[in-house]
Order: sequence, then structure tokens, then C-alpha cells
Amino acid sequence: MKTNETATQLLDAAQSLIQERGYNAFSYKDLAATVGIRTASIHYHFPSKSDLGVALMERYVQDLTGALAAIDQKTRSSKSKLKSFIKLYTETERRGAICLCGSLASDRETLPPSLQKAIAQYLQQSERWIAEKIQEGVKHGELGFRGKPADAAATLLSSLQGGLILSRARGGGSLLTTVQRVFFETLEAA
Amino acid sequence: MKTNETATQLLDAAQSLIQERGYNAFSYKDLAATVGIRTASIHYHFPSKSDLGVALMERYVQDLTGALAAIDQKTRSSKSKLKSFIKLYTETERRGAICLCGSLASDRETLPPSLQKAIAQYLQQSERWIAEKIQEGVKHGELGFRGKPADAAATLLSSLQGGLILSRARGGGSLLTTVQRVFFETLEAA
DNA sequence: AATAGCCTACCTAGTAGTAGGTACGCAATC
DNA sequence: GATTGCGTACCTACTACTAGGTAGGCTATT
Repeated sequence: MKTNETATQLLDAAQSLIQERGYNAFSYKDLAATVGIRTASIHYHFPSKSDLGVALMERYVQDLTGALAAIDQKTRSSKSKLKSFIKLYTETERRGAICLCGSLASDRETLPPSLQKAIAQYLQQSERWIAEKIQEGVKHGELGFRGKPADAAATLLSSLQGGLILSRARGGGSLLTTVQRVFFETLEAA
Repeated sequence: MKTNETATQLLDAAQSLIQERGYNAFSYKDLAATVGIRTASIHYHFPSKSDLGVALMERYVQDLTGALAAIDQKTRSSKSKLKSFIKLYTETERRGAICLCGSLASDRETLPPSLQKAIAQYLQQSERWIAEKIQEGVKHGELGFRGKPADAAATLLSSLQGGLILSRARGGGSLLTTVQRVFFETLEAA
């Protein structure tokens, strides 16, 4: 098998496992079983577990950048852009998973600094993008929010990340639909 | 040393470790080092790690029940009750920790069912209490919120739990102050 | 004398990671 | 066009260590 293929499979498997169980609750053994190679061979692609984690977050940040660009391109109104963003989270919720970054952030204190940085970067990028869209929406009279866009952005991201965790703890249901509704009630209160 | 004393010390140490690092990232060895006994002796108090986890969540639920009762007793207005509730979280934030229950909820899929139930109970109890206060506030004309109190309650709890995680990922600052501000802006938009 | 609380000494299973080797493909050289 | 040399992608077998957990003994209190 080609390097990239196996490496990609390993990243995919690791991502699923982290989103389902957490960074400290998966092993190279789990990965090996999923991909169909031996644990030792994983070290060829990712010398250490934290190397794998860093690679995973790098890919995740890239995916985010791509997803945000796609939203910006194909959607016009700020409100529908924000809805598309939230949809990224409701899809994760439907899978019964939590955000890779949220999962890693929970385990933050046990992770190497390089991973901690990647986590912060992902969240910061998300937050900034949300704040931009809110600001635009307010500017164009689409949204009637009088507070600071950055405040609403931080709150939305918090409630999405937390919402995923609580949703799973509830054992199902669409908590994020509720979060979205409340969020737009806040923004549209004119 | 008396049983209760050691057991309490073990619970305290375990709680700190879980709030800092997560359930799967602490061991009886860590506990033993903190409390000053051998790992084997911990099994005398808590035969298995999940027994410890369950005992911990039971205590945490009791603490919550007590805290909510105390708030209900000493505070009059719904708004200040909600503020007192949020203060429980800002104190956790200041310690650089996350909620015990939120931490366990992140690791949910790796935990025994008894613990999963305890987590759900804690969150449900919190959510119900918040919803009650919002409903009261609206009824007494204190809060001008037109949506469902249960929706706002679920959203607030999500943003508090998520906020604790994001705040730590940021490496400081008072994100929850922002969350609180946005929350009351939502509630008071009349 | 019984019991509570902790100990030493051990177990099994699993962890990340390493050492050394094999099979194979792809170039450059003869 | 066969040979040499090197890189890739994987393997088996192992190391050193940690995990939670158990058996049985010692000691101080009751």
C-alpha cells in the first residue's frame, strides 16, 4: 500500500477514536486493528503518538480552513453562513461524536505543547471567523445585535463545543438545534 | 488514619486529577503519591477505579444539590440566582480546571454505565434548575425572554461547560464572564 | 481476640516504542 | 539488460514500563 493511503487511514482511524473516546483512551493497537497492519508499522508513519496527534490537528485545521472558504464562497448572507457553520457541528452531533479539537482540549493538560498550540489555533480561527460574520451581518442590517461580535462568537463556539458533549451525555437528540435557535434569537433581538 | 478521612482525601485527589487531566489520564499511582499511601491500599477503600468514579460523582451530585439549595435560600431574584449559579463555574475557571462532570462526559464512551448515568443525572439536574429560574424570572417580569426556558437553560449549560474547556485552551482569561454577559443580553432582550 | 487500615509482594494485561530483518520497487551503473 | 544500491512499507520479536487488581501479612486500636 502507498504511504499516503496508509497514513491517511491511520489518521482517519485515530480521528474517529479520539472523537469517540478521547486521546488517552486509544492505543496503537486499536489503530493497527482498524487499518490492518501491526502496531510497529504505525511507528514508521508516525514515530510517536504525539507526532500522530500533531499531524491530525494540522489536517483538521486545514479542513477547517477549506470548509470556511467553501462557506464564504457559496453563501451570500451572513446568517446563512453562520447556519452553515453550525451545520458542521450538527453533523458531528448526529454521528454521536464530539469535535476532535474539543476532545483534545479536554485532555489538554496531558498533551505535548505542539498539540496544545494546534488546539488553540483551531479554536481561535473558528472564533475569529464567526465574529467576522456577525460583524458583517450587523453592518448590513441583517442581524440586530448590539453587543460585541467577539463576545457572541466566543459564546457560540463554547455552546457548540459544550453542546456536543452534553448531547452525547443525553444519549441522543438534537441539542444543537436548540443552541442554534437560541443563538439567533440573541442576534436578532433588535 | 480513619477510613473516612483517607477516603475523602482519595476522592479529593481523584477529583482534582480528573478535572485537570481526565479520567483516563490518572492512575492509582498518582492518587497514592498525593495521599501518601500505596496503590494497593486504595483498593481497600475503592475496590475498582469505577467504584471510585461512581462515589465521586455521587458526592458531586450531592454537592450540587446542596449548592443549588443554598442559592435558592439566600438569594431572592431569579437573575441573581442565575448569577450565583454561573459563579460556581467562574470559580472553576479561575482554578484553570474544567467541570468534573464535563470532563467525565468527554470520556463518556470509555466509562461504565453506572458512571454514565450519574453524569446524565448531574447535567439534567443543573438544566432543570436553570430552566426553573428562567421561568420564574419571566413570570415575575424580571426577565424579558420569549423563547422556551428549557432551550435557554440547555444553551447556557452548554456554553458554561464548553466555555470552561475553551478558556483553558486559551490559557487563561475570563471567557465565562463574556458568556454570562451574552446570556443576560439574550434574556433581557424585551 | 477481633477488626480496621495499611503494607509488601505479586499478577496479568496492556502501553509506547525499539531492534533487526524481509520483500519489493526504482534508479543508476556496468 | 543484468546488477548494485537504496528507499519504502511492512514484519516478528522484544524492551521497559504502567495499568488495575489480588493475596496474605503486620500493627495498632477497640
